Amino acid sequence: MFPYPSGAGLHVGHPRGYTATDVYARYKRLNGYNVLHPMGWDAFGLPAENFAIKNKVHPEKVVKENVAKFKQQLKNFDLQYDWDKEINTTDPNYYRWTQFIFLKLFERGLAYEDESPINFCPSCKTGLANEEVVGGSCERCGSTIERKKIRQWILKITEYADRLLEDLDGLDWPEPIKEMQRNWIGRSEGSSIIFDIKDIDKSIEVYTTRADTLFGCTWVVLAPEHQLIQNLKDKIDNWDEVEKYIIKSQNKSDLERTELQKEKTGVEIKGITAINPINGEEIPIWISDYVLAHYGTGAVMAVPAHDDRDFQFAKKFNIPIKYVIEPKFVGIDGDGAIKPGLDFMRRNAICAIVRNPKNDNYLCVSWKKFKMHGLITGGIEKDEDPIETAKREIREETGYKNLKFIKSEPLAINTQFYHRVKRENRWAHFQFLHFELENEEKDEIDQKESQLHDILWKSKNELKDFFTVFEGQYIADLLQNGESAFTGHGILVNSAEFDGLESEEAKKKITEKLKACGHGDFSVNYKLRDWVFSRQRYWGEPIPIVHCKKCGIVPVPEKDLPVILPHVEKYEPTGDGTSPLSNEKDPAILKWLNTKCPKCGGQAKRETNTMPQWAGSCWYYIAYLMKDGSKYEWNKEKIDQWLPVDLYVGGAEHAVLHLLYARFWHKILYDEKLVGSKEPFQKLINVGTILGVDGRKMSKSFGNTISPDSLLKKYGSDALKMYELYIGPFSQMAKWDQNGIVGMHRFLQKVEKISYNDKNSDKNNVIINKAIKKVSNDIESFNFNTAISAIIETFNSIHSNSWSKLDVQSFLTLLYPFAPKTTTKISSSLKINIKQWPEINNKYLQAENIIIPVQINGKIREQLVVKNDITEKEIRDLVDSNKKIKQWIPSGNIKKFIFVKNKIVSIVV
RNA sequence: GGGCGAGUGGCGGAAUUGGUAGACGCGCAGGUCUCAAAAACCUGUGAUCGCAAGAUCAUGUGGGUUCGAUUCCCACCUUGCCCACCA
Repeated sequence: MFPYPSGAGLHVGHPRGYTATDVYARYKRLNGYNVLHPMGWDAFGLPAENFAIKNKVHPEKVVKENVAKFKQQLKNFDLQYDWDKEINTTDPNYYRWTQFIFLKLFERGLAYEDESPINFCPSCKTGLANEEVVGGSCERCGSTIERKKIRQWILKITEYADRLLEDLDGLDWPEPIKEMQRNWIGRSEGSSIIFDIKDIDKSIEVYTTRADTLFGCTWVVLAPEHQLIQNLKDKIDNWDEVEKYIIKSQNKSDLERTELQKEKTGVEIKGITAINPINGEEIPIWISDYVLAHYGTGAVMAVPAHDDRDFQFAKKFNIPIKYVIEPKFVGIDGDGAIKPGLDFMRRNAICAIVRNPKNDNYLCVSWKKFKMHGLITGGIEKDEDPIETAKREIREETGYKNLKFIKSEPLAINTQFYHRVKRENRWAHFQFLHFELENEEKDEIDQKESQLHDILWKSKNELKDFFTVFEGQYIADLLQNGESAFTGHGILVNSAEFDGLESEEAKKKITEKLKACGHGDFSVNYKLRDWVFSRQRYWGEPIPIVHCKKCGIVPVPEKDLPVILPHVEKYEPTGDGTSPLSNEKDPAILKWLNTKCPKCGGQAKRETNTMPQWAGSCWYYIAYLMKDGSKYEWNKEKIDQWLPVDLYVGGAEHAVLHLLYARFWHKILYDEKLVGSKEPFQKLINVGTILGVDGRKMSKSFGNTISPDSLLKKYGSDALKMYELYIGPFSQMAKWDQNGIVGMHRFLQKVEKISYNDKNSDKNNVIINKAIKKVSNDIESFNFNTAISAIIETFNSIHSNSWSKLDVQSFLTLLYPFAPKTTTKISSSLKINIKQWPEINNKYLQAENIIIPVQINGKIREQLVVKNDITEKEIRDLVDSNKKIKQWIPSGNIKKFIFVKNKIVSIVV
């Protein structure tokens, strides 16, 4: 990922990723590949502009200086870049094509103007995309985001949601990044349900993923922004109250609306009621700002028993709670009968909980026919002793007989439950009897008769549903006295003909029924929102659009590109939602602003908003392939020859910003047949951030940045680069520790003194060939830290002996990608060529003699030096005659003799 | 609250599909060189006991599976990252 050239210059965290791709590129080149390893500058956007405003230097100049500084620093690292392909997003020759791609989006109807409330940063004075808002604050400056209605250009990224989601599967990316994109796109499958409004020819459409809970819906909530409220203004009895609430919530920032998570607010709309389409029940309509206008339909059905937010709302406003889902509680009673749900429980029921103290697991039985498992339950007659009954039933079902009674827990005395078959509320007297298994001795049981096929031990966690009932008591109790709703899936109750169905099935059946009567359908929703693409700032690509009084919005013809950003003296943001480029008092702007309509030739004005920082980086990987001298040319054949990018290295923080945007643009280019690939970056590897010595992210504001300049001077680029990679696993964060570089420096100094005199030795050949294999594999898999330690290890073991010329050549080649400067210097003085990556000679990969450890009862007692591929018989003889081993086998009796070829001998006595 | 990951010496971290835990580097200790120091080089370095050979204990805690577990299973503790009223 190309850098944003900031004024502070590089700190030691930056070169880690650059070094990694440099090592990889050099390695691949030595292996005969044609590698493009380019570098460029992402230079439009807020940081440069804010710096410019603060220091009163034009951003153009700022960028020029910063780029020069960055470039010099990178050159000091001796990175092998293809500098002739260097790009800069602020170069008009470059952004001509950024604008060109925007026109393609516009032609396809994927870019549109809109004026709706968007995220606005009061400090940066510009609108922002959803992706740029982190926890209600501006990603750049941390200011609290406001909602503001501004004229905006929007890109329809949602139209590509499904493709962006599906194509993730084929990418060789870190799974967490893919998962983050999936979550961000946030596809959810559910149902839309239409609630008619009583006596009025209007309806409310809600979106839900839990159609199975529809019978538990006791009111409907609209977002304050919902259109229907305005439309039904004169039917609403308490309009004043409603209007007041709408205004109040409009003034709340997103942060305020989300921060007050616990206290729900809302107003009941009096005068109108909704009708639940599944049962015709009349229910009230509320407005509340916990419902988001921009997700789903801006309205939800409230099911307090099975949704935490609705539950809190109901508690606050005393709305009745009706439960329709019960945990899937399967009990197996003494008759061998299995019944889902809670309704099987009798007036006097017992549930036996048998704990195995050895492993803290609980006894269950499974029922083959229904693929269910459960604790043992049963009914008791009036004069029966519950403990004895339970013991008897456990024994009959499982055979276990040695049970210690621990306690009886009448947790659910007179708990109400709904009897599904009889359709009535009932009271049951439950007793949970806790036993512990004293020993695992068993009686034989008749499998056929009991009809059980398996006895299981499950952990408490696996039996969560059961323990919900035991510990939180009944669901009815849970809802009445508890803190939260039951949001899990389960079995339907109180739901007419759908009673007894499982949640998933019920969702389907209920939606199908609604569909049949025109009150609902299956529906898909996304969290992803369209991309707010315009910025009310100066330092960005002008959007190539002209506003004509006669023709309206007219795109600038391709031949007139680029629309060059005018050089102006005053570029401070206005803060009122307009761009600094609309300031007609500046003659330079005025000259640029007024133009002719490309369509009718009449007077027209240019679009004054600019593109966001992400625009230039959305296609820059293509620009490297287009660059020829100072020009760019779209040569599809050449582009397709190289794309997709084989290896892309950068930080994980771009997971939902750059990496999503670039994929979106690439797909448009694919649809335009401008590129032949569906995805821009085939393989992605994340570079772990280098933290400051204080453990925080290196940043100018923390004052913990460390400049590489003095380290380069003291230790040289090779030592510093090697240390950057040696500090830890490449994708893992690492704390900077200055002292570590010394080790690399010492090593390289030792290498510099290398000399050869001897002939080849087999011993060295074995060492070298092992190293070639290890280092090759490690570079391919980006395990640079272990590659370097293998190189050091190789050096140490040969250096204590003697080097041959071939040894030195192979060794220097292995080291070359990491330390090009040092190895080049040595190789030229020793007259050795580093031209090609050494080939592995398999002959040397297997040593003649190997060391086999001998374990006795799991402990290593002896090590035998034996020839490779020794047979079990041969080694058995060696073991039998070994005195030391004999000492550990006083009885002379070997119970078990295990031999894993070329690995280990394990003896049990 | 949801999703994903991580816990190994004084420190950063190594350990193919379960098979000699602690590679490699830093640091530390002792030594060489030096009038001295720095740098450099050599040796040692998980803990406990022992003169030693060696033994015992050790990969967050507690269990389990196995001849054998850092690795697999279960529970718990600690910690990191991402998302978060998405219905």
